[in-house]
Amino acid sequence: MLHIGGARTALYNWLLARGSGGQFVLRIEDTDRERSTPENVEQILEALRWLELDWNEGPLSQWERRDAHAAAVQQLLGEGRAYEDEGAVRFRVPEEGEITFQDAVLGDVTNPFSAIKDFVIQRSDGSPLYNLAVAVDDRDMGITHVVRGQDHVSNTPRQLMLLRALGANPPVYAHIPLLHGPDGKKLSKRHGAASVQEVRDQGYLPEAVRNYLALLGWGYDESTTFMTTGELVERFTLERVSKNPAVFDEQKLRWMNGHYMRELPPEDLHHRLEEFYSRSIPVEIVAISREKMQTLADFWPLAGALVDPPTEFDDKAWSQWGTSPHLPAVRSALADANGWDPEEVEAILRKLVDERGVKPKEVYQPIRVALTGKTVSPGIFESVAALGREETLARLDKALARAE
RNA sequence: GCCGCCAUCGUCUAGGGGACUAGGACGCCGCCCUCUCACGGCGGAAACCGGGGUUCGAAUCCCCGUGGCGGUACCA
Repeated sequence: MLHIGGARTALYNWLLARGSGGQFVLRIEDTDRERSTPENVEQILEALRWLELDWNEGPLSQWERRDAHAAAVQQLLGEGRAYEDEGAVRFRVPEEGEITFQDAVLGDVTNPFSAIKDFVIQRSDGSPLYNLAVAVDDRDMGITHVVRGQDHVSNTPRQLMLLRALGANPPVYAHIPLLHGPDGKKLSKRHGAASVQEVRDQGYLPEAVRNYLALLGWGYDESTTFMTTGELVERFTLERVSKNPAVFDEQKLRWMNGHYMRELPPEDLHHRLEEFYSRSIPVEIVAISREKMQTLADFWPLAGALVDPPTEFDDKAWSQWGTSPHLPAVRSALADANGWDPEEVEAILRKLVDERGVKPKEVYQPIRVALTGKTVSPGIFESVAALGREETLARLDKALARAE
């Protein structure tokens, strides 16, 4: 599971690394012993792959670099920078003074030493703690930039002290704002789309998610909203990252996703829908649904009845339109059609509307209900054309029979 | 409690002393388009947390307050 906030952090890291032309070396900060099992890391990498963020997998810090961490602790112990305390090892923090670091988004952050206790860097069982592990890893892996959530700001002085004690050049730190739920509190599962996996299953496009995530806590100028990944890479800078926490707004993501769906070449959209539903879908039906969807998951409720015949009729829809007196005339007019394309169908139906002197809706809605069982579908001319003459007439007959 | 960070429409944000009667976007409301649902077009309501300073002039700088968040672990 890759939390949406984590995905945004990963995206910022990625944009920065790409934008630097390979000069920056970054690391996904996730040394959680529970989550950092190989399986869980694979899940995270899979989520990143879906977002199309290629990532060079490195070693799993606390699982695979124990020797390096232990050696660093020994070094600090030997130099008197750390001491043993009931089996655990603590780093010695000065009594007086303060420590300042420059943050690429927050500016200077200063902490008095008096607020930092001597902290444990190695447990009594010999395992390293987070602050020690990342400091050693940053040094050994030549990390140049650490971009992470603001929940890490107060860890930074500790890591900085460690880094200095270990004789390493500290990286550039950038703490990006946290994501909050709609209630203003920390984002949690109950707030809806919380993980990349869920967002994917809800039918969002990776390019839309990327674009949206980039804009949560960062903006390019006063009006640009849609940006390709290339533009994002080119334009992204830490200086423009906001200091304020953001709220994940699914409605805006939906809107943005709809835009990306409509931008997609029809064949591409068709392919993604078939992939999403794991089944084949007629390309014509996808084509006529394009303007009406915001997510891939919107397709079936909208046009599924055109793909597979409806098994039942919506009660309200049927009672309002199902027994329309115009239906028999529609049936025979269509049966006499010379051709079968949207234009031809439209001509026939418009003529019928004209002859009967009724509102277009009086004729079109009954057809829609007869064909799909519902009052919502793609355009009626396009739907009829896509269904084909035989299927259309068969469905009309079925509805006609039912009406008796 | 202590330490730190933050504070512009409901939401994401633009703004870095005069261009601000505060701009854009989502959402919302109205109108247009219209065969449903949408798309699209046009218009509208909607914000600088409060109080002191500094300055000819503050959303922008400083201080205080308030509020939110984070940390204060042999969690990450």
